[in-house]
Amino acid sequence: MARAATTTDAFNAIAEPRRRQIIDVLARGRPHAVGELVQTLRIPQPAVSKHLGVLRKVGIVSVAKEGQHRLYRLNATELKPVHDWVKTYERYWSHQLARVKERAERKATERSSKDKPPGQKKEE
Amino acid sequence: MARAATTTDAFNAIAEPRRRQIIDVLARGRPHAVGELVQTLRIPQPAVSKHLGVLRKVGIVSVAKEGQHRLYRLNATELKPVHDWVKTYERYWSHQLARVKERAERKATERSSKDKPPGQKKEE
DNA sequence: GGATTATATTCCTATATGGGAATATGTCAA
DNA sequence: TTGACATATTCCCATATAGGAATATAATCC
Repeated sequence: MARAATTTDAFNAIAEPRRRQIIDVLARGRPHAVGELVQTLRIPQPAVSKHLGVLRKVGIVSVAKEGQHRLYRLNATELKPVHDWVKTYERYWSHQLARVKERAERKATERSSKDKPPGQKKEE
Repeated sequence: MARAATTTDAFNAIAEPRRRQIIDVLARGRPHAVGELVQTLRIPQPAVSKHLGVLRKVGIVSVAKEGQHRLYRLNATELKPVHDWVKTYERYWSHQLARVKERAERKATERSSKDKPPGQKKEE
């Protein structure tokens, strides 16, 4: 298999920096037309349309026709799975204490992998 | 250009479900040898090694030699940028109020795009 | 030495990407 | 109708992927 499609899920969709930029712009304020995004982000129009297509397929944005414009609207809820997953690791950097513990553990690991005599198995 | 390399940053690295699995396993407990990950996740050994290679290149894991084993260790701090970015959108689903506001805004958008012209279509 | 175990690397392939350029579609207005 | 504008789509291409299979490297033990 090749790499999973960008439209597979939110994780793949937000891997692209420009798509995150688009999301960021849509987050502050009302829905935006494609042209507004083009102007704001200075990205060629076809590129913006394509990126919006990806985001729409994943459900991160939705469209509404307004005359000859298309208003793209953020549906941030689709980002929740990403947040849920990464939030688990918040403790690794949020507390000073955690960071100290981190370093201590690493030191211990490096030390043990240096000291240990040959032939050694870990749990499970 | 083609798609950005998986080793570009944390965003790209964690797009792969199996790499997230590896991270999850490394998170609960001490460093793991490759063989342990193979057994736990039931992923072929070469695949695990390759995924670990990506994670190491991005800095999400680090290695320590222990005899003929390599102990991989999580360095979760590298996930902070992801958390920082997605945390911005937490408000969209964490508070009931926010969700209500969301819906109201969407309705308004759809309405406005419905009122103006006769032409009307639903999202694809 | 040879055998065994643990891990990494190489070779292969199908597949999709993002960008650019050009073009198509769609919508308005006169 | 025509023309101007907004957006989407198509075509092309260089690039890298993830997986599988096979092999290479490395450490350990006999």
